[in-house]
Amino acid sequence: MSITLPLPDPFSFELTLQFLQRSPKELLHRTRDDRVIKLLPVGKELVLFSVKEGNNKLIVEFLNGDPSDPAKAEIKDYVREWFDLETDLNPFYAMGRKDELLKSLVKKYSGFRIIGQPDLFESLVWAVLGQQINLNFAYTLKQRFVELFGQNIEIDGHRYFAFPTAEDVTRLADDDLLPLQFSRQKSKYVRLIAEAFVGGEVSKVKLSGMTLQQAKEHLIKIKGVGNWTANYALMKTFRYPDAFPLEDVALHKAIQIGKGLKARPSLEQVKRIFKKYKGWEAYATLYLWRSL
DNA sequence: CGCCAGGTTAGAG
DNA sequence: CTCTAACATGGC
Repeated sequence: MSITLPLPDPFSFELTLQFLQRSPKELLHRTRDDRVIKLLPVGKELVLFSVKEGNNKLIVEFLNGDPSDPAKAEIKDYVREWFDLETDLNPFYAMGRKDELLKSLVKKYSGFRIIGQPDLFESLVWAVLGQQINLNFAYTLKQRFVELFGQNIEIDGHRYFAFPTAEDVTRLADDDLLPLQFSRQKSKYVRLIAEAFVGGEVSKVKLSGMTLQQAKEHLIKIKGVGNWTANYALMKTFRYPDAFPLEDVALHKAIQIGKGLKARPSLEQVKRIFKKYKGWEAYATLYLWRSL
């Protein structure tokens, strides 16, 4: 009833759990003691599993019965992607130790990996929810959205939620979303993304294998997905090492504080700084975000 | 009250 | 091509 995954070095499960706990409004997983619990639809199965660390491995335990072998394999892949177990961080640290802005961060957050969003639809919708509003309010919107439209099961007095499917979201209208305090814009964008998935214009399979530039151009065809959103999703779902949201306000703030600038850096300044991080832009962004 | 939040679009110049 | 208003609401 459990499977294990070998851990790369360095890997910090503690920093991972901290990150997963950053909002009490998060319904897509629950952290308890030293583990994280998540519900994931796999084919027709709804699998509830927990992940903890032990013996230099990640231990995945199944909590609602024994899933089929294909489902188990898929969960294993999901966890590997979720916690970015394949990346060798050592070159990033070697580079970061020599960089004024990153020096203290790579030391402080050693073993912290990009917590991915293996589900592309979830990643895009989440990015749209986060557009132009504070993160806390974005979590409120997501909480309401998942609570109302996501599949869920109750086990031992706890309810676990999965992210709503694209198909379900295409059936929604302004009347469903505006009461959750979505703006008309967000309501429309979320539905357009869902339609792009259901219509087959966009899918994870379709984008995998594309170059970063190709994938970005493909995503930006969806109305509501701009440069920032596309880069965010490509970073969190596909882990292009050089995908990062150049225009991101939080990133600018982190650079301003880190470098002690009087004002936010210009886009040109950010570009110049990130030139030094070539091949590790996504990780540099993650660590700068974390510094806030 | 004013200003800013992990932006994007449409429209004007 | 670049610049701007509109979008809507929470938090300080």
